[in-house]
Amino acid sequence: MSIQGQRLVRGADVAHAAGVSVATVSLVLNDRRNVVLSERTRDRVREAARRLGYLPNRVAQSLIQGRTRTMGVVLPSLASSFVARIVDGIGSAATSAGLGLLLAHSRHDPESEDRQLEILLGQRVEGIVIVAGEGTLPTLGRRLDRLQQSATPFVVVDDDTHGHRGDCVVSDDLQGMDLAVAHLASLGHRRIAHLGAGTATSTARARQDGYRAAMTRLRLRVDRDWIAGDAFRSADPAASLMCLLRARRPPTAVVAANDRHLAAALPSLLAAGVQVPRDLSIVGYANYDFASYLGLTSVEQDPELIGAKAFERLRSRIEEGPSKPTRIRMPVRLVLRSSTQPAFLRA
Amino acid sequence: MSIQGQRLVRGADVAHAAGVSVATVSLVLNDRRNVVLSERTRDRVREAARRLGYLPNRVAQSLIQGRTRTMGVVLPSLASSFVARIVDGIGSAATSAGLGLLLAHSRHDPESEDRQLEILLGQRVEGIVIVAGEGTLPTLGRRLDRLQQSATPFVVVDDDTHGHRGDCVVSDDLQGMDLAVAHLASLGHRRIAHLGAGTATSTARARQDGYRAAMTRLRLRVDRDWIAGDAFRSADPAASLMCLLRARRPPTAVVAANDRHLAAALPSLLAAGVQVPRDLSIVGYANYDFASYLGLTSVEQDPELIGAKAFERLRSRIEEGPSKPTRIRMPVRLVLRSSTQPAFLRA
DNA sequence: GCCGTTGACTGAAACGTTTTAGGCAACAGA
DNA sequence: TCTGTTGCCTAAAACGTTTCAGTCAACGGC
Repeated sequence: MSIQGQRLVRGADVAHAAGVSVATVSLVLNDRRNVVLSERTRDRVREAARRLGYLPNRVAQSLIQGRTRTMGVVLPSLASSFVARIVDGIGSAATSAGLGLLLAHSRHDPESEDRQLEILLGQRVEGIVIVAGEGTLPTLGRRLDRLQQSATPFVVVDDDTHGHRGDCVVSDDLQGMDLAVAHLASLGHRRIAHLGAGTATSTARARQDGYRAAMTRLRLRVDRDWIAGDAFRSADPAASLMCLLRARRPPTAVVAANDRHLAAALPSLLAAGVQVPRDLSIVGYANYDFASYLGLTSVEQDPELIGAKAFERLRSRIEEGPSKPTRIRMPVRLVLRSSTQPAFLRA
Repeated sequence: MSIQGQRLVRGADVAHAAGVSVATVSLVLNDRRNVVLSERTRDRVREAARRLGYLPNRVAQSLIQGRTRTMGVVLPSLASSFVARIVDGIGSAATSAGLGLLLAHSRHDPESEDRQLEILLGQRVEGIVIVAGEGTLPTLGRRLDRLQQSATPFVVVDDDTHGHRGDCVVSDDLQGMDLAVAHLASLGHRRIAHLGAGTATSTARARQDGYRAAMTRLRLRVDRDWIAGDAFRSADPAASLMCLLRARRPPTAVVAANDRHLAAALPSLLAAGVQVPRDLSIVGYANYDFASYLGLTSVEQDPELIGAKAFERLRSRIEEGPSKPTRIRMPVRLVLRSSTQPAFLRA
């Protein structure tokens, strides 16, 4: 194998230099202690290897050993900091484990994601983490089919639609929504509405379910028109939010399924003369970077931990072989800021 | 090669099913048109391959062809959105080119980065993009030595300290600073100071140089105490900024080397009763997500494009072999927001 | 001097491809 | 019938490792 035409040092070169066979070189460098080798030979080989700058070819190793020590990650894009931080967690875990990480970028395109997946499978990665993306979600099923057909262990992150078919790691949206609603309720709010993020993703649906469950648990009534933006891919969060405020019994607080939606809706809120939190308490979700600058109370996930957990799950799945799929829900926490205040302080 | 103990389909299996030799399978599937094969045989092979779900083993392909069709990326962490977006650009380009991307995560640790680099080299990646990180910068040189010794093409991103030894892609900090200073000057500001980001990174130094150059070009005097935070890794941007305001001739505007530093310093500015932009116009650098929420005028880079460019450079370096290193500076643009106003409007 | 044992190393197969020289029919022309 | 020629396909080597059965010398015991 060569790079730039220049032939790289092979085991045979080291063997020649040390006056031994290639087998011996391999034995020495992999420190196989069960086979007897004299200290003198070991030293000679190590010295020759060092002198020649010998680095064993992992491609050949993979081929003969039947394992690549590499994991694959499929993702739509790294533009979202949530995804990037998940991959950060995966990468960090991979580094600790001494495993390689092969990235497959679908750019939100299902066809492209299929192709990238084939590359990963061709490369014989030992396991695959799929980070769900809205654009590629509808066809996720066929890729899982492909993975199961090829018997490659996988874990899906940030979507549990296919949780019955394989492992997945998601953040605990029910808990998150419960924290958010309970916080508002503890401030005396009773009329709490939900600004959803559509029903296209399992997270968006889970958050909506979580909102309902929390309201029920706290014995708070949910008006029919208190759930906004539940259309497929709610186009305009601002319009949805303004719609909420024109409800028959207008809410005094809103929990959103996503910081971004909320942030996008803020300007029109202010334009309509609605002051936060005086007239309306709001709670976001995801705790994006900008939430702290907006003073937005938000449910915080831990993407790095989600990634690390997914990696860990994948490793034990590889070790232990097929078994019942597990659905892992990672805990979240509520970060209090200035966008919420007691209901009795309202104007 | 097997995954989960289950033997995968090999070319030999397809050959057997189609009643031909392995050679023929390879010839058909790679569509070698220079060798004559009957249409009937081609169809039989393709059909058998499809039926058995045959996916050629890229590991074996790499070994025999002497090329892996894979690039490596070395980075400190994906927690920074700037780095994540650069990697996004690289990944997107790799996807287009049909190349694999192997990620090496150093977690800001030089030793770890060395180890990861060895993994990439062992894997025989065809080229490596190194995304510079402050923690691993001091020892970057020895890694470049290693790369040159192994004759692996590389490109360094976001640092040009070693620009004489190899290709690098950075954003044009001189231009960025010139834009920022010129904008303030056009608003009538004459006393413009610089909040630096230390001198540890070549970007921080370049921005400081850019500030000086711009001031000189516009024939504006720079007071000795107008450059703050130029100590190694300026610990406290807030203190540095307040220090600037206590200068003998206090500036009416500040250009920062980094949005983050500026954002971190804002609270103490407000606490001191300094209003932006009434008392002080400020310009940031990097245009982070939060800049728009702060209404911060900022110099915007294009990390995705930087990544794409680095990838492209690497590819042509691989094609064309060794030649003079090139230092690529990517253009930036100024995003105007509400943190700057004409000097004559000052209180 | 013969036999068994131990210690030190090696030969060769194997992994799954690609590549190229060449084999072998079939057929045409002499 | 012999001799090319053409069309189609294959055998075998090669890539750079790892692994294990096996070789070979030295040595000790009798």
